[in-house]
Amino acid sequence: MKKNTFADLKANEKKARQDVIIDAAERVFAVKPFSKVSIRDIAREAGISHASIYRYFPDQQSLFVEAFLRGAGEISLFLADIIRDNQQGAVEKVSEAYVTYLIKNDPYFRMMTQFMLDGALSSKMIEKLNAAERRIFDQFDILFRQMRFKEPVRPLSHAFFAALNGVLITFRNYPGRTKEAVHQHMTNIAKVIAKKFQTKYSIL
Amino acid sequence: MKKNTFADLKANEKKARQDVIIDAAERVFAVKPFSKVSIRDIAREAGISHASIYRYFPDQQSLFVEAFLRGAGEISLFLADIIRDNQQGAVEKVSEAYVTYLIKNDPYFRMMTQFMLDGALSSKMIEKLNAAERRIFDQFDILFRQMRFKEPVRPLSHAFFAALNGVLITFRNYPGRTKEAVHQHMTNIAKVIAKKFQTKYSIL
DNA sequence: TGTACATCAGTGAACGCGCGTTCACTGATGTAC
DNA sequence: TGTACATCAGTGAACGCGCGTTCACTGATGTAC
Repeated sequence: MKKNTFADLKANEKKARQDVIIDAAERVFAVKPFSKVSIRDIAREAGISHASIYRYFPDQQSLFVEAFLRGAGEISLFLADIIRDNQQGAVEKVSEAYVTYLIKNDPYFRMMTQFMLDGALSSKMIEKLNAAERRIFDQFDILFRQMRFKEPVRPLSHAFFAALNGVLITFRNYPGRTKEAVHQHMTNIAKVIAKKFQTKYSIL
Repeated sequence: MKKNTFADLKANEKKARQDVIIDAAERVFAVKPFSKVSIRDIAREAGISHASIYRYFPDQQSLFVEAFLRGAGEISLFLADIIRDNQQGAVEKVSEAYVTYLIKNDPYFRMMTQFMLDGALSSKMIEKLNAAERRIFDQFDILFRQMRFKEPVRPLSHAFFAALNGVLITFRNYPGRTKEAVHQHMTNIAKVIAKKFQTKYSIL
């Protein structure tokens, strides 16, 4: 028993140090575009030697994926909160909250997009990322079920999620606008989409 | 006069050689993820020394942007064709065509997304990319005007374009599915979105 | 209590690589007189 | 027609850099007896 407890303690400490590294990674991702972030950057930010990183993560890709997964978990918690508080099923409010959250947490959004585009991910990593994505879909499912749509809810969640991500990607580099103006435009367009998703099918 | 003509000829030849390089770039982009494509790759594919590239493009970024712009032009021509042939304003058909086109021309889609995400583009490049984007919006504007929506048409085009791009990004790495299954899923979700865009606002 | 050993976090240096870009040069073609 | 010169596409070699990863080592801590 004692042996187990000691081993547990050590494992916890290891976990804590992993978290310190991920914290550092997060700060670096906040400041640099994804493709420019290096192991050396993260090590410097964490105050350790870059060789030490390899005590905690087998390679760069694993570290990046772990860092993202932590953020992805936060996204679905955040969505769960909003959707719980919005019993009346206001798609508009959820879409605005989602867009605003991902603008504020831009590093996570950039990471998510990079992983979506990356053709070189191992299937194990892809599966992990997809599990995180499914947790987000689940939240949107709850939202749409609240609205008592007759149509199946999962495709709606897929479409809604994809559409909002599209907004966040498409209007990132709007030339000659302030950050605030871009944010404003994104929420406007997200609102257009939300309104479309608030109506049930009506055969024209 | 003669002098001018000769100069013109030379300019045309230079343009033709630039095009050969862009052709080569296109082939490389078809095979490698964006971030892995190097000047050396493109030169090899074009059958010239990598130093020669710099006779035709001032730097890597300019070459990449030019390569993309050619493809972006093709996209809006393609859209124009479809929308002209679909006088009855079938959003669904246009959305399916768009998605299918970009799956088939995946390199362009990947380039577009990379440019959207890239934080290090010069404002001159961003302006060029945005001009291309506006030409696509213009086509969607025509589509939505055909449908005689009362609401302003440009925000719809923004939202529709963004939503479809979102679909193309979000479901790229669906684990354990064949290319065909992924394509199928994308068109299904695009259809969900199209249906939403086919209905006018209806206050619930 | 003391000693020999095992474990393991942490490290600086090095490896090997590929990259964007520049440079000095070659050789072909056209121009001036 | 011949000669000196200018232009410029094309090139191989080199520069300088940053990267992911590995290696051999140090030193602290815990364990066994």
